[in-house]
Amino acid sequence: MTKGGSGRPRRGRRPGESKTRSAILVAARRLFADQGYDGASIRDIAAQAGVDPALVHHFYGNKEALFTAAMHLPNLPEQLGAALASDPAARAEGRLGELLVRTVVALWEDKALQRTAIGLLRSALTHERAAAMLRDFVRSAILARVADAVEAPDRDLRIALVASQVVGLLMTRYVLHVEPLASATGEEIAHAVGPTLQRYLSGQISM
Amino acid sequence: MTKGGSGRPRRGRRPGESKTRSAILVAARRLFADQGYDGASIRDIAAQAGVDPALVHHFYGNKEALFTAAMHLPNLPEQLGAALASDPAARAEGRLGELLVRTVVALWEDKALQRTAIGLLRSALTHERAAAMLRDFVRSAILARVADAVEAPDRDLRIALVASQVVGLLMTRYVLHVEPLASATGEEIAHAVGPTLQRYLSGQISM
DNA sequence: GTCTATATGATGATAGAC
DNA sequence: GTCTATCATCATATAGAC
Repeated sequence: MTKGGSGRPRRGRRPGESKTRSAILVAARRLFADQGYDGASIRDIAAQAGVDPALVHHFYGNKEALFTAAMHLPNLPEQLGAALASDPAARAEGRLGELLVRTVVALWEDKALQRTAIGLLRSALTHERAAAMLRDFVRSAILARVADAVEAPDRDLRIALVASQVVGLLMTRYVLHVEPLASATGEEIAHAVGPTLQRYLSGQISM
Repeated sequence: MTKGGSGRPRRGRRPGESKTRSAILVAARRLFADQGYDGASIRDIAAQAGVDPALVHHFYGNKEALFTAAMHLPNLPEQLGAALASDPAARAEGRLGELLVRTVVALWEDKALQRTAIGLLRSALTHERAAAMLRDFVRSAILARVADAVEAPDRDLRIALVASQVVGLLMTRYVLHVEPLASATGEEIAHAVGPTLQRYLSGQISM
């Protein structure tokens, strides 16, 4: 007689295994987004996920690893790339800047993405590892996707300028909640800051 | 015979009174700037100032009050206003945006100002009181000084857009150290982002 | 004004029972 | 997989001696 006894066969994933794991990740994303790396305690995260604090350590080892796992965005660069590639004419017609804002604002509607990005932003200012992750994210997501659209001489400066406006927009709109930017529609924002990004990408910026 | 004994008269401030007070403030500015509100401990601040931690409480009561005292910029709005008023022709000639960036970058050379602003930025993301102070600062410093230069309909949106680019610039250049923005000269930055601010102030931004 | 001593509580992490 | 119990460390804050 096999282990388990009565007639019910033991197929599929055993209960409670991956459910708590992902519950912890969701809670971690929310709390890292709300309070930043230092402010979010493992105890709070566990309580939010409805599990024991020791389980968090059991699954992820330590807080750093949990943060890395929670903030990891496996396919965001791909999503951004796909969105940008969806309108190939924009690049030639000088609408790349506007398309870029529109994409950023649209991707932001995804709650998981939003929490991850805010968590990174919030933590980057006080946690060096988070800052490194944010820099890498900006590099891979923005730089790699639009780099071939800008000319070589001041390419890095142009990308950095784009990043400065995008980061500032995310900060003021989604973190500091500066009005009326916070409650503006995506369309309004696209019209307002699109031309800025366009100029940074292909306009006159140096002296 | 008066208290104090020998010939030396007891005039002026007694030693050790305001010296440690201001030493604490300087240390607090530096540590709040480097580590944010939560990361900077009173112990660290006291150690940096070379005084006993209990003295910090004795002088300022609690951490909140110390933060408020350290981050208080009594005359920054005045400085900003004076710098903007120094070139009255700029407003009429459409160079207000460039003058604004130039002023921000120039004021930033003041180390005390720089530390205060970074401290506010770094703390604003995890500390609600710091966020409120930053919003007030942005309001009084930027809004009040250039509000009369922009037309009424979307005045608040225009100011918020200016704030978004300025905050993003400070974040990427001075906190995240994104290159080549971090090592660019003030002149380069003025040329690059000046037109952006000018357009936000007086250009076409809505649909 | 300055410091020692301490109250009080939260944190990340670990060992080990079930 | 789950939880209890606990360690070591850090924090803010206070009381009170000198």
